[in-house]
Order: sequence, then structure tokens, then C-alpha cells
Amino acid sequence: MTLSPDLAHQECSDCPIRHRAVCARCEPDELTRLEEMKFYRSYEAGQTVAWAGDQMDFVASVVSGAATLTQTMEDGRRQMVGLLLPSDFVGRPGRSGASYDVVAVTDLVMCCFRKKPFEQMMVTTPHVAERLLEMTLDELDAAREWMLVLGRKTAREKIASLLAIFARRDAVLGPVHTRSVQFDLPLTREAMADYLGLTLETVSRQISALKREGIIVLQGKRSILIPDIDALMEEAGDDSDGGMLS
Amino acid sequence: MTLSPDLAHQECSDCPIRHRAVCARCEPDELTRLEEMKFYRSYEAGQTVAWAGDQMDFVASVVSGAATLTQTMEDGRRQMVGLLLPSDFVGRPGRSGASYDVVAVTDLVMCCFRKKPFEQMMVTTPHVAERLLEMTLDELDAAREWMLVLGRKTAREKIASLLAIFARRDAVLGPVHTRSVQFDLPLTREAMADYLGLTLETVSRQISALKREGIIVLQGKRSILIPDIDALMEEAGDDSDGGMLS
DNA sequence: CGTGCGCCTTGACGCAGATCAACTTAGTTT
DNA sequence: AAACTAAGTTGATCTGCGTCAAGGCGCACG
Repeated sequence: MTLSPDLAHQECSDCPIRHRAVCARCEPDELTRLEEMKFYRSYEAGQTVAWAGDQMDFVASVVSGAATLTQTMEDGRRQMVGLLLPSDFVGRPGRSGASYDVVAVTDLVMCCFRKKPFEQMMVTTPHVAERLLEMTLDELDAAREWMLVLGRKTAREKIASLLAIFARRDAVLGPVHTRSVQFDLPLTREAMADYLGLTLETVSRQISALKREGIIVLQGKRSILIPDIDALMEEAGDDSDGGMLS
Repeated sequence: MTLSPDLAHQECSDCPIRHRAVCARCEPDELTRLEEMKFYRSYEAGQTVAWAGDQMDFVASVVSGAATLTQTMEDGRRQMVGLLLPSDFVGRPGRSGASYDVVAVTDLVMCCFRKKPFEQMMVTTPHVAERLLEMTLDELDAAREWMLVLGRKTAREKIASLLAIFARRDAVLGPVHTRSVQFDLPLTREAMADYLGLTLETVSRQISALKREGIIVLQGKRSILIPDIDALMEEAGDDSDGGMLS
């Protein structure tokens, strides 16, 4: 982990996640208070940010890169329980220890807030707590959607569901009015397996099967081209509309 | 659904869930405001409270009984994503439709708040939003723990994990310093299967196996006696300490 | 009292995905 | 360029759980 002196004095007003993160609703004076309690940290791909149970003296927002939350059983079985992308929040106010292992899966920059002053701010100003509630409700919905994936979907549907998530988030769209989408997988086969409750062999086989059938096109191991996103959604077994309610 | 005129004028100050529900932190004057927007509803076991996508003009707390949140795929596969017990909160402020099917599994009484005034109260007083954030974070932790159960545990471990949850929540403890616990199952075999991502036959077989081995004792179909709670926890494959961090 | 119904149990069988193992590919080190 | 390593693929085999099917138990109903 590096302390990123080059980033240490970045201003909130220039921040790429300014309008989506936990600080999204803050007024300029509130941002000033946040600047006083914040510091940046960088991690390399593969580094562990925190082990479950570790004391954590900060909470944080992901600025760039991706991290995973995983739970591990004594015998080594692992389940990923969250995938953190830019603007996502890590840590629980009011709790001293990390609840899960947090691992950087790509190079990662986090905007960390010292826990004590952050908790203080939560009670004195509503905007942070408000936004955090909204984000937590979204996370809860995502976790529950994932429960359906884990509990009831087949291996093929699980893979298609995961690819669909990446497609929605990272996607560079192809030519307009094309149903094609392209992106790079941020996870190894093993990490995908941990997310999906499968083995890495099964992940590999299902990806090969989707490739063979032309649902996806691989360029190298990590770059994915989806010629027809609707065909992929079909394989995922989701309600066609993507389940979004306002 | 009944409008429960007998309950319609119950006072918040006498409420059995007063100190645990979303209103837990409210001052007397805030309770008065809540009383003005609240009404009670009763449902019989098996009744549907709301279908996913339905307009819901209220949010609510469970006062007594139990309800389930389930998701259903087009082909009928179902996954329970939440079990609501007294003091638990239903509905999402800021969203008009129900996100999941909500079904009463026992006779159920809910304390409902008209959505508009409730949302108004969320922005004007911090105590409701504060408590709701805390409850939502707890729900998120529970959902993530359940992801491990769904993704990585065997059928036997899943059953043991579910029984352990009931044991912790509903339990009437046996003689002091005994490790025994007794309770009634609030769910049918089918509902347990929906919760655990199994079929009802597998649920039945695993319960029979645990009975055969003396880990649990059945009296009738629904009453469970656990002679040694530690032995059950062992079968659940959990970290021995129950995973509680403050 | 028999009949039907919801809930549950048990058995026989098959298959999706796990396990075990060999091999490929690409990148890094020396 | 050889040696090593991490990540991924593919094949052969095994097994836990799903599927299909038959029957049991308790209870409400005519």
C-alpha cells in the first residue's frame, strides 16, 4: 500500500466520483470538513486491503479500480459477497472491525475518511447519512438479486448473469443502434468462481461453451465482445426488462 | 386483509416493538407525528401482502408474526431473499413499487405508515433515518452471510444453518446451563427449500438425517428440540464464535 | 365414516457440476 | 532461450442433489 503523495492534496471538487459517492449531496462547506478528515491510499492488484476482523480506523470510497469482499470458511471455501467499483463505499460506521476480507483485484485508489470524525459528521449533518442510506439500500437490493443467482440459477445462467453485470457497468458500446458491447473482465476465473459459487473449472467450461455458440467472442483471455446483448440476457434467465423499478 | 379496528388506536408507547423498530430512537413528539400517519393491518397465514411491482402506498414494521420476501423467475423458480420478523421493516422510501413478493407465513400484524408523510419525516428529523440506516446495514450483513450459505454450503450445512438462525431468534432455552433449545418451525418444508436454494425433498431428507443422528429431535412435523446447540453449530460449518463483531 | 387435500416422507434413478489430473499459453526471470 | 510461474483449458470420472413417483399422516368436509 502506498500513501500516494501525488494524490494527497487532490480537491473534492475535481474528484471523479464526486457526484456518485457518499459525498454526493454535500454542500461546499461540508466538503471542506470532509477534506480535513480524508486521505488517499493506493493498492496494487492482488493486495489485501483488510482481513475480516481487522481493526479498521477508516471508512472509504473506491475512487478507481475494483475490490472484492469475500467470506472464508475454516476449510477454505470462499464466497465473494460484494464487488466494489468506483464510488462504492467500504466499511461500516459504528463498527470497529472489517466484516469481510477486502482485496484489490485491479490497481486501486481509495479515498479514506478517519472513522471518528466521519461518524461525528454523520450525526451532525444529514447529507452524508442520507446518501449512505440510499447507497446501502441499493447494495441490499443487489445482494438480494445475487441470492437468486446463487440459489437458483444454473452454471450457464450464472456466467451469463455476471457478464451482463460487467456489460452494464464497464461497457464500451459498439456502433450506435448495434446490440454489441465490449469490455475487459476485471476478475480471474477463480474470482468469478468465488462470486458465482462454482469451481474455476466450471467457469472455464461455461465460458468456452458460450464462446463456441457465438454468444460471446473472446480476444485473449480477458477481453470480451458480446455481439448481441439481448442474446446474452436470454441466457441469464432474467426478466427481460432488467428488473428496474423507480 | 383486515383493517383491525381493535388495533387501530393502539399507542406507540405501549407497542411491543417500540424499542427495536424503525421508531426506536424517536422522541415523544416524533412518536406523535408517527401516530398521525400510521395504521395497522392484519393478514392471515398464507396471504400475500404485495406482489413484486405492485404499487405500495405505505412502508411498514412487522409487529407480530412472520413474512417472507421472495423473488420468482419466469419459469417458476423461486428464491426467498428475506425473512421478516417482529420489528423488521418493509418497503423502500423513495421507491413506489414493491421489489419482491411479500407473503405472510404466519398470522401477521403490520404497523403501516403512509409513504408520503413518512418520507417527509425522514428528511425533517434524523432519528428515523438514522435507525433505518442501522437496520439496513444489519440486513445487508445478513444478506451477505446468506450468500455464503447459498453459494458454498452443502444441503446438510444449509439446513443446520437455518435451524441455528431459528434457534437464536425464537428459542426457548432449556434448563439453565444446558445446551438445549426448543422452538417451532415457522416455515413449511417448501418455504425452507425456497430459502435455502434446495428442493423440498432434499430438505425433508436432510431433516430426517439430522433426526436419525440425534442432532435434532422432532415432536410432530414442526416442533424442534435441539439437545446440544453446539453440535448443531458444528454441522452448520460456521466459525465457532458465531461471527459477531461489535 | 369415507373422501379429498395439504403437507410431508421415502425410494429409484439421472444429471449438472465437483473433483482429480494432464496439458496449454503467455508472461517473467535469469 | 531455457526455466519457471500464474492463469486458463480440457478430459475422465465421481457424487450430491434434483427429478419423478408412490405412499403416509392429520384434518376438514360432505
